[in-house]
Amino acid sequence: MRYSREHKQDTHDRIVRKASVRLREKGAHGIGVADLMKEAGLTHGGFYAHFDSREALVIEAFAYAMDRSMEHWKELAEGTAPGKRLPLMAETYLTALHRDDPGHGCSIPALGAEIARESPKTRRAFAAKIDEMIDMMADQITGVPRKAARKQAIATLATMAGTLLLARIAGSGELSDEVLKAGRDGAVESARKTPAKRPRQN
Amino acid sequence: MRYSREHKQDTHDRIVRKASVRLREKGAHGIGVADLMKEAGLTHGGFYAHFDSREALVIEAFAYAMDRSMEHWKELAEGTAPGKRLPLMAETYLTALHRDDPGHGCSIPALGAEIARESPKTRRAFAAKIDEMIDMMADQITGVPRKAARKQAIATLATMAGTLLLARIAGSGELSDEVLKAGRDGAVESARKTPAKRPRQN
DNA sequence: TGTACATCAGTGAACGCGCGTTCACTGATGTAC
DNA sequence: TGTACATCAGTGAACGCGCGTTCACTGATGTAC
Repeated sequence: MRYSREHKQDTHDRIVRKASVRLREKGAHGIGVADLMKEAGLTHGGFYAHFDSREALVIEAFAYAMDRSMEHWKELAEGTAPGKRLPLMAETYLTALHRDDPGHGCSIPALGAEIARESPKTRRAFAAKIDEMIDMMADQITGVPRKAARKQAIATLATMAGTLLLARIAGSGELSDEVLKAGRDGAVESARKTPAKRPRQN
Repeated sequence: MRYSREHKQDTHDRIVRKASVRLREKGAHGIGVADLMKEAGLTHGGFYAHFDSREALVIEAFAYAMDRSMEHWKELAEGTAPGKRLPLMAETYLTALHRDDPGHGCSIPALGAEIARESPKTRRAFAAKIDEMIDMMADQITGVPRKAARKQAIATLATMAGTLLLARIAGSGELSDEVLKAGRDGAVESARKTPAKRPRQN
């Protein structure tokens, strides 16, 4: 072999890592194969030694980003009392920093809509990671049946992703800050909700 | 003039109407000028008699879609008691029908992420419509200071848009239905929330 | 240990294609007389 | 009322460009002897 045993894997990983940032920044169709390879310090011709197609990289890069997010959140949860984990997640998620740096942030508001329109294979890969993320969040909710924990996790995640999406559309001015703040309070509230508290009628 | 006085405006409107559907279905970059013109029964060459650029059509089509949504919601609100307006909006928004027909649905989950990455001009046009929509929703909340009404409107809208986004990523199976249901309950709850109810600490 | 060979990650030119945009032209209709 | 002309919405070929993908080639390094 031309290069040492792990060289190819290293290169592969570097492409995925760099691509995961740029794709979140520019969208699933917002940057080409040549530019993604340049990010990794390579030329475009070598791309197909690592991936079957551009779409295959998008799937890998997206999965990588979701795994990093979940890892990050698990660490955050470990150092926090069970009842405060979900609210803390919502608070650290809904910051101006996260809003203004999509490249290192959550893939759901950045790539969700585009991926939902991709091939079934791509969409399903995304869906599986969403399911994992819901599970991971539900794991942080104690003393509730699984079904109810997932329900609360979903509602909180939806508010988080929706708020970030709205805040990014709004830019980074007054309106955006208003959105971010309102969404954060809403998400924290949803995250704090004691389960089985609400009767169906009021 | 070759055609009757209102002919050009009619054609222009038809292009915008058809484009607003296809763009929501396929994404802001998912369909070309030639196909959009074909939708309106025309050939691509005539496009620039109506629009300065493709981007100009995207802006118009998006604004049109948002206006139709707001019109629809205002009508819905008129026939409903003030306290039930926002919850009803959330319920009619978060249906399998809406999830499975993005072409005739809300532009925020369908186009938001892409538009947030467009030129400042396009993003600002989108942001202005979001602001209008927040105002429209806040108008339905009575007996609360304006600021608080907008806050509740934003939190509810974020949950609505975020849920639809997640549900579309999830497809249309079991996971998607679970997401839709959890998000709907969360959004309705957020919409029902009596203002100034939550202390900052609990 | 040293040498010849095989491997294959990476290069860069080239491909086919679709896209946004331009432009010379057409021909139905409104308008001037 | 009838006729000649001007207008301009719409047509379709052509443009330049960027993209995903292919492919013949390179050359550094691992391996066989």
